[in-house]
Amino acid sequence: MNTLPAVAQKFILHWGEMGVRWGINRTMAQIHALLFLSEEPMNAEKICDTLDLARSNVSVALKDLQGWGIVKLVHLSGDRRDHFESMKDVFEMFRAIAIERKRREVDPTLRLINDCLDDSGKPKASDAYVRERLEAMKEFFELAINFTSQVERMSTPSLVRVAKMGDKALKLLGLMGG
Amino acid sequence: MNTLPAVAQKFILHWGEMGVRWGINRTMAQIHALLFLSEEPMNAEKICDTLDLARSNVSVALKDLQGWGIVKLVHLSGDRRDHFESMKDVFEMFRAIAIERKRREVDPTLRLINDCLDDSGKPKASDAYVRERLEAMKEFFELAINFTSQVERMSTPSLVRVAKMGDKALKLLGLMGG
DNA sequence: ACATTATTTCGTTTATTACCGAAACTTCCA
DNA sequence: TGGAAGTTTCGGTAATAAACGAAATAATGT
Repeated sequence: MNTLPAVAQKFILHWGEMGVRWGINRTMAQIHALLFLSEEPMNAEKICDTLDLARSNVSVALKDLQGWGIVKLVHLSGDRRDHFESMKDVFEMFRAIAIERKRREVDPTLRLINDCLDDSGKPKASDAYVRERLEAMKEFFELAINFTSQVERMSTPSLVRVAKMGDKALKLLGLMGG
Repeated sequence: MNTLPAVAQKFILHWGEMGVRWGINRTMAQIHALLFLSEEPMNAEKICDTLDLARSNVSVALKDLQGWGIVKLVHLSGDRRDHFESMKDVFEMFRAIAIERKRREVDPTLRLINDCLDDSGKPKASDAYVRERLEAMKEFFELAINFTSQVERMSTPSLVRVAKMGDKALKLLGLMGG
């Protein structure tokens, strides 16, 4: 850890704490930060040494990070060991995170709501209000899922362009879609 | 809990588990679900009884939920006790959540990055790559924050219209912004 | 095929967070 | 101003999740 530039150290440490608050653990976040800041791919052993973590812990975290699609396994010629590198394009990276979060948080929620609605085969009068609320929530999630699946299909540069337009884009659309 | 309709029970229970996965705790999520499904505002005591939770726990969770801006304190005439109701418009609700998440997750991250960049008063050559990466990340967060602050200013109905347009909207803008 | 090196799995320990219940504090009305 | 009703704070306990290290498994080259 103290082999690293001071800025890198600071970032990795804090990114780790951020990670805890975001529901990914400290180890994952630290490793991700390290790889993001590293010019070269690193092997697991090196990561252990640098961050002073148990080998097993690193192994699990690396798998997890690959599951999120933001860290990739690469092979360096002449080296038998697996090496890992972080996605470097920040926009692509957060896009991957967003996609994965949707998959893990949003999709299961829609499934749950549908489940609840299907369940009451014989809707009693007392359920009316509850069902109405759940229907409203279902509508929202369906719209959100549909919208994001469209966004996923777009190229990152296009999205960046839209984002850079800021409210100009949205105002225009807000007026059009009537 | 078993005084509730079966659908409501199921939803509250599962919403609680979802809450755990999203970084808000079970109690908060359950209370939110209950209030969301409840036609009338409820007082803390009633919530305790219904969900079988400690009074103190409910008290803290209610404060938290108010902090998220998705539960509001209301007073019923002729009753001295505080009552609570959930925001009922689902779009407004998730908008509030998004705004709050930005405030808690995104804003501090930008601060952290700026902090790291400022910190290295005398940028050594070895820092060059690290600084470049952090700059890239900073650019992303600034764009994201700017974009969302524009979105916050728009009315919910306008946003819904845009969302309903789906990729039509984005394609159009993708072609325009060049 | 075997020895060597890399990786993963698993049970245990440690750290974190949620939750409870009692006590302290506030507010409102008689 | 006292006391009843309501709310919050706080210390301790229970539940959950993270991290370790040893042992098992898999892969590579000779």
